Amino acid sequence: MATTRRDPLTLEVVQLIGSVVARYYEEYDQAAAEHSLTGAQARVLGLLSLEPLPMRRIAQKLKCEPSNVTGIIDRLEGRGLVERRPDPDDRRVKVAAVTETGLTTAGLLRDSLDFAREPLADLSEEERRTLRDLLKRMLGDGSGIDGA
Amino acid sequence: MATTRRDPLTLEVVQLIGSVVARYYEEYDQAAAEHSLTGAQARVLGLLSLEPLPMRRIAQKLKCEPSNVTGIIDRLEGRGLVERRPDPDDRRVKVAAVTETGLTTAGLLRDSLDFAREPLADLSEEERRTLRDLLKRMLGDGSGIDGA
DNA sequence: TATTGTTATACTCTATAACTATA
DNA sequence: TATAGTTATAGAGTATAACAATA
Repeated sequence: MATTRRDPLTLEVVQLIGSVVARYYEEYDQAAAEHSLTGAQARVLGLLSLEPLPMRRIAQKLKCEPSNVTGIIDRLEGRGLVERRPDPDDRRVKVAAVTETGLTTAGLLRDSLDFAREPLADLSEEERRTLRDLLKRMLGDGSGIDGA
Repeated sequence: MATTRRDPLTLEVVQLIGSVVARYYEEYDQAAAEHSLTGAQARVLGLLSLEPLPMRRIAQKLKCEPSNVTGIIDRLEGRGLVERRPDPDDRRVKVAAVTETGLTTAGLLRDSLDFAREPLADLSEEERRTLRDLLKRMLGDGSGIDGA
């Protein structure tokens, strides 16, 4: 394995992935900033635009402590992008959901990101298919990243 | 363009790249934490392990304000991993350089990261070559995204 | 006057621990 | 007793503005 890890080709791919990661983050934060959102706020808004979630679930998705979610939701709520709703089945639970404004903002954000990722358009369909398959293999059997 | 951006295959690739980015960051921060370093500290230590740099240059590499570098270097210096040296040619400049201990830590960190990226070993040499070429095309000539 | 690094300030994200209100 | 969310606290990264030393 060490042999495989250290060969020049592998190192080059690793470096390229590093570049992709750097650019992804840079553009993500820039897109968020254009809507006066931090990266974390944009991520949560994106999550909630798919479905409302209890505070606890948001923390799990973000892989952070639940106490942090309070502040992030506070700030999104303060700007009218998100609201807290009671859970009828368990009065301890608060469900965060995007407002109409929040949904619009999330859509704009997604568009900005799609635009930023446009470089993929330079690849032919077959190349994109190849890239997809290689990335899938690289990520393994999907034992879970975003973990649904 | 919009057609290319919106087709299911492209969206799938975009999502996969998102997963790669998420895993990369997760493992990077974890490797850093194993050496009691934050992500930013690990990044700076890695940079300085290649060559000493003036404070200003570090800020440029990190794409952050120079004032932030002061604190990061303070903390690395406080742990004996980095030291500030005067620049003989310009007495305003302070050059940050890794100590011997810092160099060792940077090496261990690099090894952890290589290990974390081992999934690449599942790909054949030809596949890695293909992946390299596709990533290169995706990243373009570095002139930017907007088709600049 | 311009530049380098720093300090001071404020905000956000982060983890930990203690608290509340439910269950 | 256990769980969901919050609060309190502290540390770190970030940007902005003002400052000292040097150019």
